[in-house]
Amino acid sequence: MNIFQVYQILSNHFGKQEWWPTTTTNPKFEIVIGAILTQQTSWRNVEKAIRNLKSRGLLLARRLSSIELSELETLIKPSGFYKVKARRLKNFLRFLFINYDGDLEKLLRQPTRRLRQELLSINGIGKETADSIILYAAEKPIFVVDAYTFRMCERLGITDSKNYDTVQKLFQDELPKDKNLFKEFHALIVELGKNYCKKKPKCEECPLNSECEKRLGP
DNA sequence: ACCCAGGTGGCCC
DNA sequence: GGGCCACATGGG
Repeated sequence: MNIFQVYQILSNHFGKQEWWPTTTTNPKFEIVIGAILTQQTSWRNVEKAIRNLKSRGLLLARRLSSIELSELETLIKPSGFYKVKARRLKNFLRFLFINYDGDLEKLLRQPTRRLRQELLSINGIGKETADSIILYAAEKPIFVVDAYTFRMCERLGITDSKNYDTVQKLFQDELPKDKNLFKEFHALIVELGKNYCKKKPKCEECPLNSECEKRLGP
């Protein structure tokens, strides 16, 4: 099964996704915050947390870094894991102010290699979160791998590997290095995962059904 | 009463 | 490198 064909099928089925969804005039910062808050959490819950921050004008690095950890915990509570995530947000902000004078654009302008390395040095930002920030906020072509990507690859018979770098390289080697393609494809895989390629799969209605090697579910 | 969600780090081997 | 665990709210 050719990877680009998978993209075409998903794209035809689900249409344009227009990720990353943002609601404010400060989308890059909102993407970073959302990327951390959405770790292992439904976007619906993240939206509530972001609304809480937005309503207090806290979707700005300077403002968010100035509030107490305990207050931040309360505001992001709906997104779950709120104590660890509050620390993770603070870790990011501390890094941003110490190294880039609080200037997110400046951080995002760094070369991809360095940007990724620096993001990964922050406790609470792993590979998927770092790559989401690089792709959707810095808008540089890097492929984001998530749990749905592993599952889809396994079921399509593309690879059984659960190694992030291995799967990321596979996609980047097979696809044109196009940030807009990478943005859409990742969003489409999430949509596929939420609707069909779930833990309890709904293969009967899945757009990839005829291409799938492991049709497990109804 | 379960199961799941746009992961990560710590600890262990 | 991989396996297991804690972290937590809210929806199906």
